[in-house]
Amino acid sequence: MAAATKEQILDKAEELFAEQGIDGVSLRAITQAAAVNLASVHYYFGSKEALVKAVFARRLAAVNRERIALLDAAEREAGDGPLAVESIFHALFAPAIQLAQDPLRGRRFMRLCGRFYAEAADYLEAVFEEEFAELVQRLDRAFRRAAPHLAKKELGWRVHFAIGAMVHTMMDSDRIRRWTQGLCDPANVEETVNAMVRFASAGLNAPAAGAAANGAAR
Amino acid sequence: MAAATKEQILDKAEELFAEQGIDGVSLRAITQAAAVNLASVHYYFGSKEALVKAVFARRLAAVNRERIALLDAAEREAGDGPLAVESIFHALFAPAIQLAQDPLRGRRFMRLCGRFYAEAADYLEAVFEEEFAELVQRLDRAFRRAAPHLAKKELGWRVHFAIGAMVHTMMDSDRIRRWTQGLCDPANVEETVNAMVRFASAGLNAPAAGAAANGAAR
DNA sequence: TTAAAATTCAAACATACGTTTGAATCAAAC
DNA sequence: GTTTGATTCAAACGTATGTTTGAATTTTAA
Repeated sequence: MAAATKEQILDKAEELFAEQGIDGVSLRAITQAAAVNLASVHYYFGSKEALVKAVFARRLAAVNRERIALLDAAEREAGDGPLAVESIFHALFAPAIQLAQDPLRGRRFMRLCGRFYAEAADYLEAVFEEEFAELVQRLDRAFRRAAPHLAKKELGWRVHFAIGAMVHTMMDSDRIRRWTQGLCDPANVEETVNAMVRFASAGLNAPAAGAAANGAAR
Repeated sequence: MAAATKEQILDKAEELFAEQGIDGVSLRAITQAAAVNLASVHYYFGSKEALVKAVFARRLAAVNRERIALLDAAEREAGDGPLAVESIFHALFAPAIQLAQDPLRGRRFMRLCGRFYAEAADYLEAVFEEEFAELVQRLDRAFRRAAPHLAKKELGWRVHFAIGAMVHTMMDSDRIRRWTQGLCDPANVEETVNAMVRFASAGLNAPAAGAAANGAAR
């Protein structure tokens, strides 16, 4: 059985990319950690770039499929009644954060996703755009239904901010734990997702511009 | 006048780091763009690592000084009365986002900050921690005063999410513009900061756990 | 003007990288 | 058992990187 080599490369690449970033990891480091020959990467993938794409696609496609499934379920459940923004955010956040339950592979992948999002080389941008196209459309439709009172612009900003909260949490499981002396721990998935859903939902439903007191200088 | 070389290196390094990431930019690319000799980097800074730190420190220190000044002003203005969370978030967000008003250097630096935060090599982590130490303390104190009803854990999460919204906006000025067909544009600083402050404040004041309806599947 | 210090320069060094190669090894089929 | 194809392997290739060097040049000061 030889396909094991391919999987071992993917596993170790994912692990090392998450720890040290894409540029920070050499093929030699990957193949050594995976206990396979250096040339195997090119034998199975063709190039480092292709390996990066493969690592990325292997997991993200699954996450986005799950997100859309949760969205389907939420919309079905809502029927003709109102669609709660909480359920949309839950569909968006939970599959990504949920991977953290596996204490090794999960947390690793959270960091990896964040890194992909942040480093996003040009050659990844296309894959990224394609991989998210459907989800973006679905989210747009769902939010417009759940919050029809929001102006398009206001909605755009707030969804963007909510995604920022999510990405930041995915990337940075250590800092929040350190800053709160262990009180807030992304390893606790349910608590994390619930806190995020509450935060994002409240943010999405914030009063419109000019309605709140602004006590800041300037 | 020779110190001009040093500044040119810092300027071009900042520009290129923002565009292509730290690892993606070679000293040759920097020195060529700055029209100085390759060895100048080591003459003035000693190493690439030291150059990165210098680029980082040059601007971030100023931003955090301004943040703390805004915080001082807000607390002075509040006197013995209540301190609005809006003013705290404004102090946190505005100096970082405000740089975007300069259409060239500013946006560049926003991306750069995000990249530093995301790529954060080990050797940067220490600088980062030190550069933010005072601000973190000040924010902690201010938020505890402005939102005394919030449990420590809840507060920790929500401030973390708000920072995520900010970092995400700093890093990613293109995607939000593309996704909203130009409707939301981080180049419009005042609108961006106001939207962020509204979002984060509403998120911070979200109802506590268990109070909101959760209509999601699972 | 001259001596000394600071700065610039072209060239080279050592190393690490992604990639390629061609032979060696293994698995399965006839 | 032999042959065929897939897989592994050690070794090398070419290139790009950060760094160093030592001489040339410019600036500074007496």
